[in-house]
Amino acid sequence: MSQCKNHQHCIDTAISNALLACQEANVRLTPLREQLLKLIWKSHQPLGAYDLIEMLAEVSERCIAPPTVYRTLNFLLNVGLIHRINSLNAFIGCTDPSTRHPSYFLICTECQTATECHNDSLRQQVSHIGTQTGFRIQQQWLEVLGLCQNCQKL
Amino acid sequence: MSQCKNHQHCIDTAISNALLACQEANVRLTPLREQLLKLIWKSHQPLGAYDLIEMLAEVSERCIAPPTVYRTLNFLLNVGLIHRINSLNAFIGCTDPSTRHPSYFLICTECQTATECHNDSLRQQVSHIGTQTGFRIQQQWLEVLGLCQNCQKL
DNA sequence: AACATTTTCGTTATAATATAACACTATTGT
DNA sequence: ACAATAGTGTTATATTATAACGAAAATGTT
Repeated sequence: MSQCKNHQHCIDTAISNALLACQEANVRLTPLREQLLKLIWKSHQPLGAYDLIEMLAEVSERCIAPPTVYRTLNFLLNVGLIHRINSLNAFIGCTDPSTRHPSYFLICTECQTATECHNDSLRQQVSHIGTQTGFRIQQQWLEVLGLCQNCQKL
Repeated sequence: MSQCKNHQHCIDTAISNALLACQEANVRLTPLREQLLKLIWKSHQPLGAYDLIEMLAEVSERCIAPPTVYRTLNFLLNVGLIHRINSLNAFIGCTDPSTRHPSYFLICTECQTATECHNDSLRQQVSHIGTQTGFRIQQQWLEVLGLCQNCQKL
């Protein structure tokens, strides 16, 4: 995101949130999981699993194979610490892991910034559709592609 | 879909819509494209590209390689005759190719039925978010996973 | 009709994404 | 100290998708 140049702050907040969430869920934030989450927040953009594998290799000198990374990503997904952006096959940090919520993103095709969208009216609207049609919602993603305000000017 | 057992009707409507749409867009509905669209409507469920390759092989005795199928799928996507369901890496026929619209689906995890959702309030809500945040929307997907009315009873 | 242009399709090879299966290690609970 | 569980490492492979290039078909022009 354009505002937060100092990603260290993002990382710190994310880890602190993660510690809480893991305690809450009674699961462990192991070194590997923490490291992956840090990398995800350091870039602060949607990252593919193989991007993360490369980044892990650079940081930790050890080569971590796909299954390990996917396992860890799935862990972070399950705890709600990250979201998956299906249209990009990519992963990004969740800005509010304290509450379970659907994954709504505005994704800029120019600068790749993905902004999470916490919008209650939208959530209610979708929920309403579920009620109307008798559909029991388990999971949902909204992915909106386009140009962010900044990139429209260029 | 549970209602339409006679998929022949779905197929006929789809092809008739497709002919119109292609005329409108001044592009060609070649035999291959038509055949693929028919297969998509015959199953009437989300299908992976490789499912379609298998189905083509059964129907036409000739083996059609991935690039050809992906090209054809991309053609159908561009004309708006099918949608892509990102969370499933799958493709499904569009129920209303006459107007360009976002791709909203309710997808049953039990029976795999994907119901396209033409909901103006939802569309407006998303559009509103775009306006509010100065985001120029180019494309959007909503994918809602859960249990359809029928499968909840089982 | 003959030709050039464009579009569509075929083909080989390969890239990118993801998982199965099994062994080993670390942690936790008793 | 031991058994049980959770987490990680490793090899191999499955699944999804595209690059690059050439052949064939359709279209437009003289």
